[in-house]
Amino acid sequence: MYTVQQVSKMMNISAHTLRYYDNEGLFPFVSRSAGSGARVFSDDDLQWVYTVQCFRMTDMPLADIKHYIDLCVKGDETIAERYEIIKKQSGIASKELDIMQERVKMLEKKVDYYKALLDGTEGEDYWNPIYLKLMRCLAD
Amino acid sequence: MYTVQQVSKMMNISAHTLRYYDNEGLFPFVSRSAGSGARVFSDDDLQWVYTVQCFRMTDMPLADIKHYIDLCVKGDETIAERYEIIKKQSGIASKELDIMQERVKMLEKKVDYYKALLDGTEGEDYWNPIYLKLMRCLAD
DNA sequence: CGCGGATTTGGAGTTACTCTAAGTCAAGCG
DNA sequence: CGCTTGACTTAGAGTAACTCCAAATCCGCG
Repeated sequence: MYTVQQVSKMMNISAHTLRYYDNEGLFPFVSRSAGSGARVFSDDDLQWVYTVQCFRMTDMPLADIKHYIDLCVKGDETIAERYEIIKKQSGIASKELDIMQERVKMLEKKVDYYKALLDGTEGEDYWNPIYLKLMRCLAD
Repeated sequence: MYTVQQVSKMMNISAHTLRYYDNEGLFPFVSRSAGSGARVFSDDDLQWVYTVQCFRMTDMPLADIKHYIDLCVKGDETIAERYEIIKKQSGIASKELDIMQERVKMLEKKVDYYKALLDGTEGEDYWNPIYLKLMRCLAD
Protein backbone atom coordinates (compact mmCIF):
# COMPACT_ATOMS: atom_id res chain seq x y z
CA MET A 1 0.00 0.00 0.00
CA TYR A 2 1.31 3.42 -0.96
CA THR A 3 0.57 7.08 -0.21
CA VAL A 4 0.09 9.68 -2.91
CA GLN A 5 3.66 10.81 -2.32
CA GLN A 6 5.13 7.34 -2.77
CA VAL A 7 3.18 6.71 -5.96
CA SER A 8 4.28 10.13 -7.17
CA LYS A 9 7.94 9.16 -6.85
CA MET A 10 7.51 5.63 -8.16
CA MET A 11 5.54 6.56 -11.24
CA ASN A 12 7.18 9.90 -11.92
CA ILE A 13 4.00 11.97 -11.76
CA SER A 14 3.21 14.85 -9.42
CA ALA A 15 1.12 14.25 -6.29
CA HIS A 16 -1.10 17.13 -7.40
CA THR A 17 -1.83 15.42 -10.68
CA LEU A 18 -2.57 12.09 -8.97
CA ARG A 19 -5.17 13.76 -6.75
CA TYR A 20 -6.56 15.62 -9.74
CA TYR A 21 -6.90 12.36 -11.70
CA ASP A 22 -8.58 10.70 -8.73
CA ASN A 23 -11.04 13.57 -8.36
CA GLU A 24 -11.86 13.21 -12.06
CA GLY A 25 -12.75 9.57 -11.41
CA LEU A 26 -9.77 8.04 -13.20
CA PHE A 27 -8.85 5.78 -10.26
CA PRO A 28 -12.10 4.06 -9.35
CA PHE A 29 -10.63 1.70 -6.77
CA VAL A 30 -8.31 3.85 -4.67
CA SER A 31 -9.35 3.48 -1.02
CA ARG A 32 -8.94 5.83 1.93
CA SER A 33 -7.25 5.50 5.31
CA ALA A 34 -9.51 5.15 8.36
CA GLY A 35 -8.58 8.29 10.28
CA SER A 36 -7.66 11.12 7.96
CA GLY A 37 -9.15 9.84 4.73
CA ALA A 38 -5.78 9.87 2.99
CA ARG A 39 -5.62 8.06 -0.35
CA VAL A 40 -4.20 4.54 -0.21
CA PHE A 41 -2.93 3.03 -3.47
CA SER A 42 -2.67 -0.74 -3.87
CA ASP A 43 -0.38 -2.53 -6.34
CA ASP A 44 -3.38 -2.96 -8.62
CA ASP A 45 -4.02 0.78 -8.50
CA LEU A 46 -0.52 1.33 -9.91
CA GLN A 47 -1.72 -0.46 -13.01
CA TRP A 48 -4.47 2.13 -13.41
CA VAL A 49 -1.98 4.94 -12.97
CA TYR A 50 0.23 3.43 -15.65
CA THR A 51 -2.71 2.91 -17.98
CA VAL A 52 -3.66 6.57 -17.69
CA GLN A 53 -0.06 7.55 -18.39
CA CYS A 54 -0.02 5.36 -21.51
CA PHE A 55 -3.15 7.04 -22.81
CA ARG A 56 -2.12 10.58 -21.85
CA MET A 57 1.20 10.12 -23.63
CA THR A 58 -0.45 10.97 -26.94
CA ASP A 59 -2.65 13.72 -25.50
CA MET A 60 -5.76 11.59 -25.33
CA PRO A 61 -8.31 13.80 -23.49
CA LEU A 62 -9.02 12.93 -19.85
CA ALA A 63 -12.71 12.67 -20.70
CA ASP A 64 -11.96 9.88 -23.21
CA ILE A 65 -9.72 8.10 -20.71
CA LYS A 66 -12.47 8.34 -18.13
CA HIS A 67 -14.87 6.81 -20.62
CA TYR A 68 -12.50 3.87 -21.08
CA ILE A 69 -12.15 3.38 -17.33
CA ASP A 70 -15.90 3.52 -16.86
CA LEU A 71 -16.16 0.76 -19.45
CA CYS A 72 -13.65 -1.33 -17.50
CA VAL A 73 -15.69 -0.91 -14.33
CA LYS A 74 -18.90 -1.86 -16.12
CA GLY A 75 -17.68 -5.37 -16.90
CA ASP A 76 -17.20 -7.90 -19.65
CA GLU A 77 -19.92 -6.70 -22.01
CA THR A 78 -17.76 -3.66 -22.82
CA ILE A 79 -14.71 -5.60 -24.00
CA ALA A 80 -15.38 -5.06 -27.70
CA GLU A 81 -15.57 -1.29 -27.30
CA ARG A 82 -12.48 -1.25 -25.10
CA TYR A 83 -10.61 -3.21 -27.74
CA GLU A 84 -11.47 -0.62 -30.39
CA ILE A 85 -10.32 2.23 -28.15
CA ILE A 86 -7.00 0.61 -27.32
CA LYS A 87 -6.35 -0.44 -30.91
CA LYS A 88 -6.95 3.09 -32.14
CA GLN A 89 -4.83 4.65 -29.42
CA SER A 90 -2.06 2.13 -29.94
CA GLY A 91 -1.94 3.11 -33.62
CA ILE A 92 -1.77 6.81 -32.77
CA ALA A 93 0.95 6.16 -30.20
CA SER A 94 3.03 4.11 -32.60
CA LYS A 95 2.89 6.90 -35.22
CA GLU A 96 3.81 9.50 -32.60
CA LEU A 97 6.72 7.34 -31.57
CA ASP A 98 8.08 7.38 -35.13
CA ILE A 99 7.81 11.16 -35.27
CA MET A 100 9.48 11.47 -31.90
CA GLN A 101 12.33 9.26 -33.05
CA GLU A 102 12.96 11.55 -36.03
CA ARG A 103 12.94 14.62 -33.84
CA VAL A 104 15.26 13.16 -31.24
CA LYS A 105 17.67 12.26 -34.04
CA MET A 106 17.45 15.85 -35.25
CA LEU A 107 18.27 17.19 -31.80
CA GLU A 108 21.27 14.88 -31.59
CA LYS A 109 22.50 16.09 -34.98
CA LYS A 110 22.14 19.63 -33.71
CA VAL A 111 24.21 18.80 -30.63
CA ASP A 112 26.97 17.33 -32.81
CA TYR A 113 26.88 20.36 -35.08
CA TYR A 114 27.25 22.82 -32.23
CA LYS A 115 29.94 20.75 -30.58
CA ALA A 116 31.97 20.82 -33.79
CA LEU A 117 31.45 24.58 -34.03
CA LEU A 118 32.76 25.07 -30.51
CA ASP A 119 35.74 22.80 -31.16
CA GLY A 120 36.52 24.99 -34.14
CA THR A 121 36.41 21.98 -36.45
CA GLU A 122 33.50 23.36 -38.48
CA GLY A 123 30.94 20.53 -38.51
CA GLU A 124 29.01 19.58 -41.63
CA ASP A 125 25.67 21.18 -42.34
CA TYR A 126 23.08 19.00 -40.63
CA TRP A 127 20.03 20.52 -42.21
CA ASN A 128 19.86 19.31 -45.81
CA PRO A 129 19.83 15.53 -45.31
CA ILE A 130 17.46 15.78 -42.36
CA TYR A 131 15.24 18.21 -44.20
CA LEU A 132 14.70 15.70 -46.99
CA LYS A 133 13.96 12.95 -44.53
CA LEU A 134 11.53 15.18 -42.74
CA MET A 135 9.60 16.03 -45.86
CA ARG A 136 9.40 12.39 -46.82
CA CYS A 137 8.28 11.50 -43.35
CA LEU A 138 5.56 14.11 -43.24
CA ALA A 139 4.28 13.62 -46.78
CA ASP A 140 1.97 10.75 -45.83
CA MET B 1 6.98 30.24 -50.45
CA TYR B 2 4.05 28.88 -48.46
CA THR B 3 0.91 30.19 -46.77
CA VAL B 4 0.01 29.34 -43.19
CA GLN B 5 -2.41 26.73 -44.52
CA GLN B 6 0.21 25.00 -46.65
CA VAL B 7 2.73 24.90 -43.83
CA SER B 8 -0.01 23.58 -41.57
CA LYS B 9 -0.54 20.58 -43.86
CA MET B 10 3.14 20.00 -44.58
CA MET B 11 4.30 20.10 -40.97
CA ASN B 12 1.21 18.57 -39.39
CA ILE B 13 0.46 21.50 -37.08
CA SER B 14 -2.68 23.60 -36.97
CA ALA B 15 -2.78 26.99 -38.73
CA HIS B 16 -4.03 28.47 -35.46
CA THR B 17 -0.97 27.27 -33.63
CA LEU B 18 1.37 28.57 -36.34
CA ARG B 19 -0.11 32.07 -36.02
CA TYR B 20 0.04 31.79 -32.25
CA TYR B 21 3.72 30.82 -32.38
CA ASP B 22 4.45 33.67 -34.78
CA ASN B 23 2.69 36.16 -32.50
CA GLU B 24 4.84 34.88 -29.62
CA GLY B 25 7.93 35.72 -31.66
CA LEU B 26 8.98 32.13 -32.38
CA PHE B 27 9.34 32.73 -36.14
CA PRO B 28 11.53 35.83 -36.38
CA PHE B 29 11.94 35.75 -40.15
CA VAL B 30 8.46 35.04 -41.51
CA SER B 31 7.65 37.85 -43.99
CA ARG B 32 4.30 39.23 -45.07
CA SER B 33 2.62 39.61 -48.45
CA ALA B 34 2.46 43.13 -49.89
CA GLY B 35 -1.31 43.72 -49.98
CA SER B 36 -3.06 41.88 -47.18
CA GLY B 37 -0.12 41.27 -44.86
CA ALA B 38 -0.61 37.49 -45.01
CA ARG B 39 2.23 35.40 -43.58
CA VAL B 40 4.67 34.01 -46.14
CA PHE B 41 6.88 31.08 -45.06
CA SER B 42 10.13 30.38 -46.87
CA ASP B 43 11.90 27.01 -46.94
CA ASP B 44 14.22 28.32 -44.24
CA ASP B 45 11.22 29.20 -42.08
CA LEU B 46 10.16 25.54 -42.21
CA GLN B 47 13.39 24.78 -40.38
CA TRP B 48 12.30 27.11 -37.57
CA VAL B 49 8.91 25.44 -37.42
CA TYR B 50 10.56 22.04 -37.15
CA THR B 51 12.96 23.28 -34.51
CA VAL B 52 10.07 24.52 -32.39
CA GLN B 53 8.34 21.16 -32.84
CA CYS B 54 11.47 19.33 -31.70
CA PHE B 55 11.64 21.43 -28.56
CA ARG B 56 7.91 21.32 -27.83
CA MET B 57 7.92 17.54 -28.11
CA THR B 58 9.12 17.25 -24.52
CA ASP B 59 6.93 20.11 -23.23
CA MET B 60 9.72 22.67 -23.18
CA PRO B 61 7.93 25.96 -22.35
CA LEU B 62 7.39 28.38 -25.22
CA ALA B 63 9.21 31.06 -23.20
CA ASP B 64 12.35 28.90 -23.14
CA ILE B 65 12.07 28.17 -26.85
CA LYS B 66 11.71 31.88 -27.49
CA HIS B 67 14.86 32.47 -25.48
CA TYR B 68 16.73 30.01 -27.68
CA ILE B 69 15.45 31.64 -30.85
CA ASP B 70 16.40 35.08 -29.59
CA LEU B 71 19.91 33.72 -29.03
CA CYS B 72 20.01 32.45 -32.61
CA VAL B 73 19.01 35.88 -33.90
CA LYS B 74 21.63 37.59 -31.76
CA GLY B 75 24.52 35.90 -33.54
CA ASP B 76 27.64 33.84 -33.05
CA GLU B 77 28.54 35.00 -29.54
CA THR B 78 25.58 32.99 -28.21
CA ILE B 79 26.69 29.63 -29.63
CA ALA B 80 28.01 28.29 -26.32
CA GLU B 81 24.72 28.97 -24.54
CA ARG B 82 22.72 27.49 -27.42
CA TYR B 83 24.86 24.36 -27.27
CA GLU B 84 24.07 23.90 -23.58
CA ILE B 85 20.34 24.32 -24.21
CA ILE B 86 20.26 21.83 -27.06
CA LYS B 87 22.41 19.30 -25.22
CA LYS B 88 20.16 19.43 -22.18
CA GLN B 89 16.99 19.20 -24.24
CA SER B 90 18.39 16.38 -26.32
CA GLY B 91 19.05 14.41 -23.13
CA ILE B 92 15.53 15.00 -21.86
CA ALA B 93 14.08 14.01 -25.23
CA SER B 94 16.10 10.82 -25.38
CA LYS B 95 14.89 9.77 -21.92
CA GLU B 96 11.30 10.59 -22.85
CA LEU B 97 11.70 8.50 -25.97
CA ASP B 98 12.68 5.48 -23.87
CA ILE B 99 9.62 5.93 -21.65
CA MET B 100 7.39 6.33 -24.68
CA GLN B 101 8.77 3.14 -26.19
CA GLU B 102 7.86 1.21 -23.01
CA ARG B 103 4.36 2.62 -23.02
CA VAL B 104 3.74 1.93 -26.69
CA LYS B 105 4.85 -1.64 -26.08
CA MET B 106 2.38 -1.84 -23.20
CA LEU B 107 -0.46 -0.59 -25.40
CA GLU B 108 0.41 -3.20 -28.02
CA LYS B 109 0.37 -5.94 -25.38
CA LYS B 110 -3.03 -4.69 -24.31
CA VAL B 111 -4.29 -4.86 -27.90
CA ASP B 112 -3.07 -8.46 -28.20
CA TYR B 113 -4.67 -9.38 -24.90
CA TYR B 114 -8.06 -7.96 -25.86
CA LYS B 115 -7.89 -9.52 -29.31
CA ALA B 116 -7.30 -12.94 -27.74
CA LEU B 117 -10.19 -12.34 -25.36
CA LEU B 118 -12.52 -11.54 -28.27
CA ASP B 119 -11.33 -14.57 -30.23
CA GLY B 120 -12.21 -16.64 -27.19
CA THR B 121 -8.67 -18.01 -27.00
CA GLU B 122 -8.06 -16.49 -23.58
CA GLY B 123 -4.76 -14.56 -23.94
CA GLU B 124 -2.03 -14.70 -21.33
CA ASP B 125 -1.95 -12.12 -18.57
CA TYR B 126 0.06 -9.19 -19.88
CA TRP B 127 0.43 -7.29 -16.66
CA ASN B 128 2.98 -9.13 -14.54
CA PRO B 129 5.99 -9.15 -16.90
CA ILE B 130 5.40 -5.57 -17.98
CA TYR B 131 4.85 -4.48 -14.41
CA LEU B 132 8.30 -5.69 -13.41
CA LYS B 133 9.87 -4.00 -16.40
CA LEU B 134 8.07 -0.79 -15.52
CA MET B 135 9.30 -0.76 -11.97
CA ARG B 136 12.84 -1.38 -13.11
CA CYS B 137 12.55 1.35 -15.73
CA LEU B 138 11.21 3.94 -13.32
CA ALA B 139 13.50 3.12 -10.42
CA ASP B 140 16.33 5.39 -11.64
C1' DC C 1 -18.39 45.25 -59.29
C1' DG C 2 -19.68 41.77 -56.31
C1' DC C 3 -19.01 37.29 -54.33
C1' DG C 4 -16.48 33.31 -52.27
C1' DG C 5 -12.70 31.92 -49.93
C1' DA C 6 -8.65 32.72 -47.40
C1' DT C 7 -6.35 35.74 -44.54
C1' DT C 8 -5.87 39.06 -40.68
C1' DT C 9 -6.73 40.65 -35.70
C1' DG C 10 -8.30 40.74 -30.83
C1' DG C 11 -10.31 38.40 -27.50
C1' DA C 12 -13.03 34.73 -25.25
C1' DG C 13 -13.13 29.76 -23.98
C1' DT C 14 -11.03 25.08 -22.83
C1' DT C 15 -8.00 21.54 -21.11
C1' DA C 16 -4.94 19.92 -18.00
C1' DC C 17 -2.55 20.90 -14.95
C1' DT C 18 -0.28 23.74 -10.96
C1' DC C 19 -0.33 26.12 -7.02
C1' DT C 20 -2.20 28.38 -2.70
C1' DA C 21 -4.76 28.58 1.49
C1' DA C 22 -6.97 26.76 5.21
C1' DG C 23 -7.84 22.98 7.71
C1' DT C 24 -7.28 17.81 9.63
C1' DC C 25 -4.72 14.12 11.42
C1' DA C 26 -0.82 11.09 13.35
C1' DA C 27 3.80 10.54 15.16
C1' DG C 28 7.64 12.09 17.95
C1' DC C 29 9.40 14.54 21.92
C1' DG C 30 10.10 17.23 26.46
C1' DC D 1 -0.38 15.87 27.88
C1' DG D 2 0.39 19.44 24.76
C1' DC D 3 3.23 21.15 21.04
C1' DT D 4 5.48 20.92 16.70
C1' DT D 5 6.30 18.92 12.35
C1' DG D 6 4.98 17.10 8.29
C1' DA D 7 1.98 14.81 5.13
C1' DC D 8 -2.56 14.64 4.04
C1' DT D 9 -7.31 16.76 2.83
C1' DT D 10 -10.41 20.25 0.23
C1' DA D 11 -11.94 24.20 -2.59
C1' DG D 12 -10.70 27.34 -5.52
C1' DA D 13 -7.56 30.59 -7.98
C1' DG D 14 -3.93 30.88 -11.51
C1' DT D 15 -1.34 29.45 -15.72
C1' DA D 16 0.33 27.58 -20.27
C1' DA D 17 -0.78 26.37 -24.56
C1' DC D 18 -3.73 25.98 -27.35
C1' DT D 19 -8.50 26.44 -29.73
C1' DC D 20 -12.07 28.76 -31.41
C1' DC D 21 -14.94 32.77 -32.75
C1' DA D 22 -16.28 37.28 -34.81
C1' DA D 23 -15.41 41.03 -37.55
C1' DA D 24 -12.56 43.14 -40.89
C1' DT D 25 -9.64 42.98 -44.94
C1' DC D 26 -7.92 41.37 -49.27
C1' DC D 27 -7.37 38.55 -53.74
C1' DG D 28 -8.92 36.36 -57.86
C1' DC D 29 -12.73 35.10 -60.83
C1' DG D 30 -17.12 35.65 -63.64
